[in-house]
Amino acid sequence: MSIKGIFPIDNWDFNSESVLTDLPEKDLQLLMFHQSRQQYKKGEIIFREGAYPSGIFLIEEGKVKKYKTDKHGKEHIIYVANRGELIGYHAILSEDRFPDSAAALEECLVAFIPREDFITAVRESEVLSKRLLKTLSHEFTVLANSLTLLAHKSVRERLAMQLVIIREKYKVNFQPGMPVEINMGRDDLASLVGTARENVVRILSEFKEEGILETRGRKIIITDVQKLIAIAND
Amino acid sequence: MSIKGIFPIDNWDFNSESVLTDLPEKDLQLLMFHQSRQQYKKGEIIFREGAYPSGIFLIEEGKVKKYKTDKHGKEHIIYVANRGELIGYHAILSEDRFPDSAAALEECLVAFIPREDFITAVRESEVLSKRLLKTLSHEFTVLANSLTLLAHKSVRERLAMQLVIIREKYKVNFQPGMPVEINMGRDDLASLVGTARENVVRILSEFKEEGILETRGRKIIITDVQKLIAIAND
DNA sequence: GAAAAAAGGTGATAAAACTCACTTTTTGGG
DNA sequence: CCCAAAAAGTGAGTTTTATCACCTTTTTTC
Repeated sequence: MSIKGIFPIDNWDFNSESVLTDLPEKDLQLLMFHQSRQQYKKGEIIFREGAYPSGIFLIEEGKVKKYKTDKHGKEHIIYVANRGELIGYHAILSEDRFPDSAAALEECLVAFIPREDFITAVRESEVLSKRLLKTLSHEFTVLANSLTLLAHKSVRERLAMQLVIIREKYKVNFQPGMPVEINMGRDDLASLVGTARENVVRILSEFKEEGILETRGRKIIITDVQKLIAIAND
Repeated sequence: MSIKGIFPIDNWDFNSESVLTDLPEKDLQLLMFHQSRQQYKKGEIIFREGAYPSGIFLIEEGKVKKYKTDKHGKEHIIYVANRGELIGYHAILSEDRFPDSAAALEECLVAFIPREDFITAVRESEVLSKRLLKTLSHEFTVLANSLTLLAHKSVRERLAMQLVIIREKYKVNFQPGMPVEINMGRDDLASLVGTARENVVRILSEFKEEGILETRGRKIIITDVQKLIAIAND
């Protein structure tokens, strides 16, 4: 049974770096032995920053935001994880508590893998541990990039960039050829970009003026990705 | 990297050990087999962003900045690595090019370990690969923290925080009891905080007014760490 | 140890971003 | 299908941050 077989949906998009892609059958079974599925409604919290991890989570359907909340309750989204991605494993590997929280951005189906099974799988499977090393290093790079982005780009440029990135993630929900709709609250978009909602809304209007995108209610349809990329790159 | 997860700066643990601490003798020998030492003068580049990695580096003496340079030549420091730390291994593990550059912040002694030796050591040594997984997860957490910091804190707060962090790193250069001198150019400090030199200088003067620190030329001596921590935490 | 170069420091001004108070539109449950 | 609640969107005023042009001090080099 391939990885595609054990999941509810068949047309998996694995161009993203899923840790589990092509994992040997026996390793996968080790990992999924005591797995249990759970449904999360939009906004529901999957795990909380600072909690001790009892296992890891595999997103089988939907999108999840990873975020941190500061003292004033303001939340900052670090990353949007998509279908096929594994989350919560940093805490287990670093033998520490969750560094961030995770919540469903939309209706989600998530598999829970107990701590012990994950640890066993990492110990037993050379492929998995090598894959994890690679993924972690890669994630690190991506995060380091965001860091410089935040530090040196204007809000306008950052929003442009995040729109491009987010659009890729929403592609998964649509047939090829169909226009991709980004369906994300302005507040979430703002905390992803690292600014206030008002700024996001304003710049979104500017982009609309400039013929870069259209909005249909909360939904955003990007019509000129190239222009956005140009803005993002200065 | 050396900072323990969760937010408030006063429970961060700065003295985490190197990846190599207590590594079994045979693993260490595997790693250090073809090692070669080199001296770097202040400002000299150890490796460049975008280059293909031919090995990794162990800092035996001195401090190294890891940074990225944007299109306009502006540089942003991601991390300051200290004596005992291993750098440049992300690129090898992610099988990609260097995501950032590294340069000596002061006179440095650095050991170069060839790519093949590192790969062999990771494959052969379970301790090393486990240690790397842990370190990487931890580094990820630290970086995620910086990200939220940049996103939600003012320049003043960010500078306060970085001063506290940097001070810890300069401790290794001084005897216990002796006042710790931060000996870092204002430009470097600015690109660590993510702002312009002028702002750093100005806020530094404010801090001096408020009795938080003293300057002796370029050197900064912090006299009231607690106050800085208070500012950093809002 | 003097001259040159590099780094540190200051003030004024412009631009970007944030905040608050408010209106309009969208959404989802009864 | 309607209504209340939530989310989106707008405008004005304030604060923060960036930039420029310049001077002063420190460091380096010969």
